[in-house]
Amino acid sequence: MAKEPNTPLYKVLIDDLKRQIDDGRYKKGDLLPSENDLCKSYGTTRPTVRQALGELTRMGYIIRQHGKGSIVSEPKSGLGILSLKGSTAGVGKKSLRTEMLVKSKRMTWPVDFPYDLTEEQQEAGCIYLARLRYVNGLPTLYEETYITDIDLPRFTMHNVAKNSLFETLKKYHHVEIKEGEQKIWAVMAGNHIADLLSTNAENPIIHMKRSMQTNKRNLVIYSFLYCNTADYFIQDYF
Amino acid sequence: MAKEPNTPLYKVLIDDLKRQIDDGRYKKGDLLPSENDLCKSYGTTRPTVRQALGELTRMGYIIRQHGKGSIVSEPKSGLGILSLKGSTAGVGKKSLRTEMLVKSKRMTWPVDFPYDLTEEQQEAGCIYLARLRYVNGLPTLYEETYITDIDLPRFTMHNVAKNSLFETLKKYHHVEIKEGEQKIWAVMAGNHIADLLSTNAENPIIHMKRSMQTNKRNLVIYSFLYCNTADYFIQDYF
DNA sequence: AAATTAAGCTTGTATATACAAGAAAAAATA
DNA sequence: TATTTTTTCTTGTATATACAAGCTTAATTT
Repeated sequence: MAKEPNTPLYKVLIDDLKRQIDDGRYKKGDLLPSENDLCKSYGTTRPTVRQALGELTRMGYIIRQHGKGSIVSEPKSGLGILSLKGSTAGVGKKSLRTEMLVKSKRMTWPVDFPYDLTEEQQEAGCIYLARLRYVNGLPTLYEETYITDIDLPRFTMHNVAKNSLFETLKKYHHVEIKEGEQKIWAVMAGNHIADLLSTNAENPIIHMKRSMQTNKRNLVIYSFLYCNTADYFIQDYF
Repeated sequence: MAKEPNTPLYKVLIDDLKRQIDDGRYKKGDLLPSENDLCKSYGTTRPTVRQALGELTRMGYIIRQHGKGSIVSEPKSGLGILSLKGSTAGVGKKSLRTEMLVKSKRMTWPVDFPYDLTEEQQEAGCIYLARLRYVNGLPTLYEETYITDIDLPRFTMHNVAKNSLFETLKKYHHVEIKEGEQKIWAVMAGNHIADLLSTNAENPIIHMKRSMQTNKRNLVIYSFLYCNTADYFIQDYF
């Protein structure tokens, strides 16, 4: 597991606790160790521990209760794509298969790109990939992604299909999502999307446009997705 | 403006800065006063100021840049209902009109209510209201809300239509949203919803089910909404 | 035995401080 | 003048500490 050399302690704590929750070491309803206990374990002080617990709260991993402790919350179901950092913790993780329709390739930005691009972004070009996600064998989510081609050597080599895109970016390129914006519509599938998602053109489909800032300037990620919510739904915690 | 007597300083800061941004005192791209300046103005220290700025960042009001400052970010457009705390800052705020279809009334929970209720909630009953929101004259969003009827004396008296529901709850009942969950589908409007939103039954519509925990135990808010995204869309910052 | 009180845990808020690191402006150099 | 270096201002991370307030359990009292 390649790690940035000087990872802040509070981020180490976030990753550690998150992994233990994901792995089932802590289950729903369990109490995490108290803040003071965590201080001792990690040799730090409460403000640092609290910074980590605060972020885990925002991510929906725990709920904190004054006078009681940090309670591990509902394991995420649904597709979970609305929530930050693309933790595809949805539907049990095993029942989710991702197929790469367009392997990541370098190219120039499309002329009709719906977001404003800085000069630096224009010059850098982008990496494009298209994926189709199956939930329990049903093609449910089609996603096109554009990533500014800055500081991403040998990116196309890595297999983004297996791991989450965001995990790949974090692990191998130290790129992390900082903030973003998403727009949502309900649309009719149309012929192309209906074909991809094995449904009919008149079916209602969730359409989203997302842009995400990262810790690297000008490295912005855009994704356009179509989701068939006939059998599943999109879920999100805040 | 009724205020809880001992509002934490960092929340005062949040409200102050938020108001100044909403009022246009700080515009998009402007720099907020530096953390040290804010410390002096409010007679406090950086950790407290940073707690406030951190929450404003999460709310999408500012973007913080290492070495530069806190930049006031894009004013929210779209309907903004996906984001927490129902700040209906969407579409300019003036172009949004809310019509009360069912004035808030006390009742027992529906028998087919889709969420699990605790015994305390069952006993308490609920307050029900239904609203229709117009954006620039077009009926765009239909929302049904159920609130656990605990500690809300004279709630039905207040006019929830004008102010946001969440503002009313905060101002008069000291109820604040802590966390929540939302599920999203694309559905066909159907006759009933199509009638309310002045569209046809075959049109694709966003359907959401949301549950929100508050700072008061057992006081949970549920809302079910239908949104026509033909002319507008739902937006969300993270 | 039952109700009340107190003690001891927890998280919430806050102060005071220190150094690191990014960004921009000012000063020094070529 | 143009470039480089330095300085200064900014936010990021972290330690150490203090008291308030919510929750649970144990001790005390009735």
